[in-house]
Amino acid sequence: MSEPAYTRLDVEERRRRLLELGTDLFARHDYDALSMAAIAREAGISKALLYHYFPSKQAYFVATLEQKAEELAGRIAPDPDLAPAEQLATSLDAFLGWVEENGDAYAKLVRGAGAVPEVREVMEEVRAATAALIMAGLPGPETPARRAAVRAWLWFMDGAILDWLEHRDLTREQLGTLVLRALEGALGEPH
Amino acid sequence: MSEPAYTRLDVEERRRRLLELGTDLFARHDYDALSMAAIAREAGISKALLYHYFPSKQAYFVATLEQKAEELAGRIAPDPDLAPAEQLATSLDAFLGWVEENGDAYAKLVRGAGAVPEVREVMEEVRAATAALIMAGLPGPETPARRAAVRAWLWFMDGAILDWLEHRDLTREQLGTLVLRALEGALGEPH
DNA sequence: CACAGCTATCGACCAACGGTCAACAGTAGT
DNA sequence: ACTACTGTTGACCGTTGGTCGATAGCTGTG
Repeated sequence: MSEPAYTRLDVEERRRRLLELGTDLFARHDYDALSMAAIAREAGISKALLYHYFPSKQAYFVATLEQKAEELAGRIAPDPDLAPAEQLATSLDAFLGWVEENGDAYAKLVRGAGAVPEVREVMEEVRAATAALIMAGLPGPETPARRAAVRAWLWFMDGAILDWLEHRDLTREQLGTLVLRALEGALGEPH
Repeated sequence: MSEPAYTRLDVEERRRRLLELGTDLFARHDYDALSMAAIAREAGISKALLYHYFPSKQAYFVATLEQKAEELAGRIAPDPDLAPAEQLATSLDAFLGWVEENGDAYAKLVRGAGAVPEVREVMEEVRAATAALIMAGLPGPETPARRAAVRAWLWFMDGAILDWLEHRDLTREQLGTLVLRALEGALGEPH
């Protein structure tokens, strides 16, 4: 006659739901402003259960990020049949398309990265991997100046994206042209 | 016969000491990893006194930053007698010199900016002001593309500086050349 | 249909944090 | 020696991330 005190769910299903909810919540609120108690409340479960599925708040956040990161990686994977310059242009456009869909979350991430050390590590790994990819498509050896140029250019991209999301007064093509010109400038020989 | 329970200090002297200590501690530890209790312990005072001088942890952190920001502003103020291009080169070099001295703290700031909203505001104000300064020295009107280029370039600078501090295999001149070339590329006409 | 075992789930608890407050204790002026 | 001012403190609060033993919902078996 009395309703069950809680609904029992399959482990994978519960985990899937929690990840989905986390992705949504972390995109809308700041990491610090979102308490584990609030997340649990939103999920309709106890805080203890949340900790049963994820060992810490950081780990939970990182797990939601990794999900998105995999999706992103799949979409911007370069086509090996293309010439390096074409690969870069294509992947860049795919990346900007992804940013258009996940802009809020990405902006929050770029702006508030360092708060969680573990997150910073993930981002730096992604940056390093991307830098290596670009480096590989470049003619000539990797000099300190070129390494610095590529790495700094990734920051340029983030800055450009933030400005883009804020003002939205450039087309995706214009933005792509802008960042590519910056890369050429950074890599170009002194004149 | 018994020693005094505490040493009474002049207000300005106490405040000065706390700011100095804060600058040092925040440069060495992450914001989140540094508790107000620990700071008070380090200062040899009670936590309550710390809160008597600064209304919140954020405000305390911002106060230590503003001190450094003023010092920095004084050192990179452009010489109005110079041509815009020379102004930029000179201020840039002065900035890089300052970074060489305060590298650790600056890197921590750039990497972990978003943790404290109030700090992010300060940084965005500084960025906006710097962008306006550069814009003013540029010939021609401010278009959306140019605004985005300058703002993104400031991120490029931060990225380049992080790489520089990490590897230290570029001279200050090489780094200056690199970032200036990137700016030219970002601002240049399509070709 | 009972019942036993597995485990998903919960309520209650803890230490540490940022922050507050009324009361105390140094110090200077008389 | 007393008073008044104020720099300073210990004790306290609500909230947070995180932990733990106990509970209650399923599922397979007799």
